[in-house]
Amino acid sequence: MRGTNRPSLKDVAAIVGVSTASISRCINNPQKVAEPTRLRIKKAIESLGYVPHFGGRALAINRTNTIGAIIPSMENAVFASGLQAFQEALSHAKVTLLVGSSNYNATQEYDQIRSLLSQGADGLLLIGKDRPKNTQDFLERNSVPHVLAWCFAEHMSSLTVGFDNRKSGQKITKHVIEHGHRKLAVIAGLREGNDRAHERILGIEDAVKANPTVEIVAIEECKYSFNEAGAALDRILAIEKSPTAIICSSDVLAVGAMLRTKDLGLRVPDDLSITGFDDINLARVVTPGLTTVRVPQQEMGRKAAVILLDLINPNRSNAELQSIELTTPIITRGTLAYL
Amino acid sequence: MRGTNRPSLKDVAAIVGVSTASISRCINNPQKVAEPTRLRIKKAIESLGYVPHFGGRALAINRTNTIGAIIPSMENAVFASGLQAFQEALSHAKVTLLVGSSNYNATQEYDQIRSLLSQGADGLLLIGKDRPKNTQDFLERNSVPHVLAWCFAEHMSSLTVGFDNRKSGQKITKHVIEHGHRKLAVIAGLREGNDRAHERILGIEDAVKANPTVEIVAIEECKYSFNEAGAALDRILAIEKSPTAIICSSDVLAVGAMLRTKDLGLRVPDDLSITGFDDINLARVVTPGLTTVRVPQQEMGRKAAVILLDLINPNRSNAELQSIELTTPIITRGTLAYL
DNA sequence: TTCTCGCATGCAAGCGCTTACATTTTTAAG
DNA sequence: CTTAAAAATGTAAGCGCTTGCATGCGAGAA
Repeated sequence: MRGTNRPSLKDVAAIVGVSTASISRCINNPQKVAEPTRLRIKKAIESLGYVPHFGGRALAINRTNTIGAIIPSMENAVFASGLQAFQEALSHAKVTLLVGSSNYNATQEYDQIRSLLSQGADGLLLIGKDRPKNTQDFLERNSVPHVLAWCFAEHMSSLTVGFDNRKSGQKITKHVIEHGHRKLAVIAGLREGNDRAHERILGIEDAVKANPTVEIVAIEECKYSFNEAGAALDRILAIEKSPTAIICSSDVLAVGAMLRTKDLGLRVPDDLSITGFDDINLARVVTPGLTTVRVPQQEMGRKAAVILLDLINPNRSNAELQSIELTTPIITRGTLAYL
Repeated sequence: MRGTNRPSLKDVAAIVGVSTASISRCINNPQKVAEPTRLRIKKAIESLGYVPHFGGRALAINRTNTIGAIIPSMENAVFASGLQAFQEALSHAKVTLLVGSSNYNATQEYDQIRSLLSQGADGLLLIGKDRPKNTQDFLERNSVPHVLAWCFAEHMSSLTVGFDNRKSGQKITKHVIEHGHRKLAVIAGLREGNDRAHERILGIEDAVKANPTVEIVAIEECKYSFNEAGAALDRILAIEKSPTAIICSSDVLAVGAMLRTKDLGLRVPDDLSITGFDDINLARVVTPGLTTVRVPQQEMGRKAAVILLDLINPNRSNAELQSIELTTPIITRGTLAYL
């Protein structure tokens, strides 16, 4: 909206022959304006193609009706679909989504937080719960309304909508162990600054420790790409004690590993079992289908939106908002063999 | 940024003991402020945790440094990755991305356009080139800076960054025909309000018409989901003249069809050839690998950002900006058989 | 020493909108 | 008819920031 001379309230007022206040009221509280005037105003607005100036309004009401989301990357379908659900929910409430991406990097996330906030975001959706002190401080000090998705924690200063990554990691591992596997390997995302990856591994270790006959023969971290995962698989296969199952902390990683096994002439799950995490489309499409953990992507997006909208609602009920814990069912397909 | 009492320029000025003008200058034109003052100001800003108020600034400079993108859906990886690239490019230029999604629906797109613009977007990224007259009019009348991606056209009032969907459709079809196929079927996205789907089919028809021995035995439209594509495949197989190849206007559709063939016990490509369009991760992962058309998703995102940034640059060179045509190579994998 | 010029800073006028309060008009009760 | 209350509209003061112009200062030139 940047024609050289966009119409302003004044212009509309001049045409209709009323004060700017009436126009404003007509836009924000139509019932406060008499029917006939309202009609004339509507017509004038229409004919001028008037659109309220965002800055002016934001300045006056100190609110932008805008919410920011900072996700690691839209490249990964799991976040893209969560974001899509989030956006749709916001859209119904007439609030607009600002997007930033952190590339799994805490500094970038901090920058994006500052940036989105300085763009006027009324609230923020963030992924995961661990962040550096300065980021944390910044959020608190400015009392930024925000919710954390993809994780769950009670008794935290922030609200969360998601699941317990550690428990989920433990659950899938237990599942693998129940299939008779004793030597496990792990391919995970880089743990640094990524609590989800970190906690999932912790969960895996929990399950292993609970069972003395089971051991983890290798943990390989790598970026979220097929090729990196393939390389991680190579490293794992290079060690003496071959695992019978590889637990991956993400479907992308799992599928990358599967692709590599194919190149190597290994059969999944006969020669090697592989499990994923996320349950994105890829998991369903690869052959055999990937046994994985379903992450409630869309549900998180939708629920996070609800909470956030409530949080920034100026006349919000004092109703105590609660963190929400969602479940992560195991989806059984074909990559996990009984030993 | 909505602490009950966020600091304003005035507060900073009070602490430093200079006028608000100097603070403003220090933020926007540091070289216009003497070194020592600048340092003191920086310190004060830091200690207060001051962040410029978005509305105030937007009102004063009549610009938001915000660009909107309206894509059909982030659910489809092809758009998600284009959007990711777009966002990154914008981020480098310190501009923020507003996101809306249209769900392949012209009315929703129009609403989102209005919405993003009223949120102050300085410019817009839109997908595809055909839209209803009212949308078109709206864009022109308000002279909204915008670029259209995922399509290409010269001599249009809008700039485009993308490829010629029709030519690409023709190209893959020619490729299929060269493999000896004579009876083709098509699974496409809903054409209504979707010029990409529409033009791809036109291209397919072009290629077929150029070769009298070839015919299209069926064209099925459906939504972009595996199941819908599977159902479309069923409909195609139900007719008498069985096609030997199915050309799909998107990878999602192609993979959905492949999944269904598997259920049906049909072998791809031995019993049936299938081609896709987009070249998203799915195409590489499915077995056999999907022969498809590569769409330069990220390149479009990046280049669209460059153009758009130029377009909204207040002191922009008069350099005539040009639409950009990108190529769409055919990626040969395993779903297209020689007959 | 005086005069200029340039640099650093301050002053103050908006930018377009909302809203508390004041004023006018309408409505309805007596 | 009056008159009070309610409804409709107007007035004007900001919201926080930017920026053209004015001012004050010190340095170098004459």
